[in-house]
Amino acid sequence: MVAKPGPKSGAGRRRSDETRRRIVEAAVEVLKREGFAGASAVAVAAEGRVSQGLIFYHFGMVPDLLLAALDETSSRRMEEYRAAVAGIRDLPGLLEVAARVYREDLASGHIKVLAEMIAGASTVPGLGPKIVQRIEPWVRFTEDTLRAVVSGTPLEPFLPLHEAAQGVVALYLGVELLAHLDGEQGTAEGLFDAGSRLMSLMGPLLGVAYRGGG
Amino acid sequence: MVAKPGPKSGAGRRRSDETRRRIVEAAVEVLKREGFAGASAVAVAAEGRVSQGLIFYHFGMVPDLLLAALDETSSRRMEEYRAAVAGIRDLPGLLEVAARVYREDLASGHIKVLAEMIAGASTVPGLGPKIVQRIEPWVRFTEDTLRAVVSGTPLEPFLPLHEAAQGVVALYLGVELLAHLDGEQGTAEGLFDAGSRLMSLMGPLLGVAYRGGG
DNA sequence: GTCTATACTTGGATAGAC
DNA sequence: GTCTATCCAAGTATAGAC
Repeated sequence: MVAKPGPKSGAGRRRSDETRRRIVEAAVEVLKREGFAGASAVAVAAEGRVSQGLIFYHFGMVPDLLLAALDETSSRRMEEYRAAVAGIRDLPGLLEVAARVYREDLASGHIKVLAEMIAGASTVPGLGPKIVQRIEPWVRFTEDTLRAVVSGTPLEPFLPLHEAAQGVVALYLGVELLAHLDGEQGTAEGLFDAGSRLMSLMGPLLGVAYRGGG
Repeated sequence: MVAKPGPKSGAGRRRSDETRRRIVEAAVEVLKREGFAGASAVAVAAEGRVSQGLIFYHFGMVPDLLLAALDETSSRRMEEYRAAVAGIRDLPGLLEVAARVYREDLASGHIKVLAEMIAGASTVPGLGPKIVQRIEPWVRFTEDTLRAVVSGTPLEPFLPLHEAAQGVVALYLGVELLAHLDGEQGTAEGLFDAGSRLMSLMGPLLGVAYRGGG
């Protein structure tokens, strides 16, 4: 927010905020559709039907706009995720929810935006750490969710939660990346299927660890 | 090879091949150092100390050069991987080797090249499927390796090998992507550590499944 | 705050000399 | 086969009018 220009109050402020919002929204759309490299000031301005100069007036430079776009989808998806896992207490249930939310992500394009930003980070000096900052909440969220799920099971004392969470996030990103390569989403579906089957097999092996595992 | 120009024999052919090799080598270097977006014809030509026009003479367009570069690292790394897992027959051993080879990958930059190409695929129409083609051998390799490791264990009839292999490859890519974001490689190390610990825990749980698990 | 116009830069790709 | 010179397109960023 440091460099954000604009009047501090009045009708101009409202107008400015609305424009800003439109630009961010347009940036999200373009990021999903055309990827990082396609998200130029020109393209975003066209998508949002605003003049190209406004982008630099409001955001200074394109990468900062794209970060704002990432923040926007991120916070929207985080809410969905929190709601989705709220009632979950066992691992098979979590996997089921994960598969469902993953499908929504594919549709909403949020992971695509994140993956594109990560990809683009290698081209813009200094962007990497800013992306890391924005991934950390997801690792924490995953860690909390895993903690809730394994607490009370024999697994609890042994599972390194933080590392497991990092692994899950990395896997999610990797799957998304691969899934978008040839446009088919069959790969991800297959992975979730396989995961579910493994879960129902390992539940018993772990000594009826999962409360919902029947 | 269809569009490859050049004389079919003689001294000119040798000269041409050498130039071609230099360009590919330079492309690999630039891909590792600057990423996909930084791998322009200009940058590669400078790195290889050849004229920029030669790149188009030999490869037609930049993406085709970059694919050749990917093929080059890929085949080099595949040999290393095959040698590394040749003697492995149990899961903990495999994980140990995986950690070691991953470190070499980080140093050699091969996964970085792959990750960059995947990232870049979203910007170049039609590139995606060509990358998929080049990932398939890695999934097959992983699948074969996993098969060798679980055969004879109680896990064998239940583990969906193909999906597991896809998951491993996706995880590898995701970890690489995240690791390169802020330059630290501590994350990956932590993951391998955690994996090893989990393995030594689960070996007994699975009924002394692993021959080397003591 | 927003728009139009424009300066400047980079990179893909080709032409023609050697 | 290789080099130099050049054209053209796309994109960032700024200036100045409204």
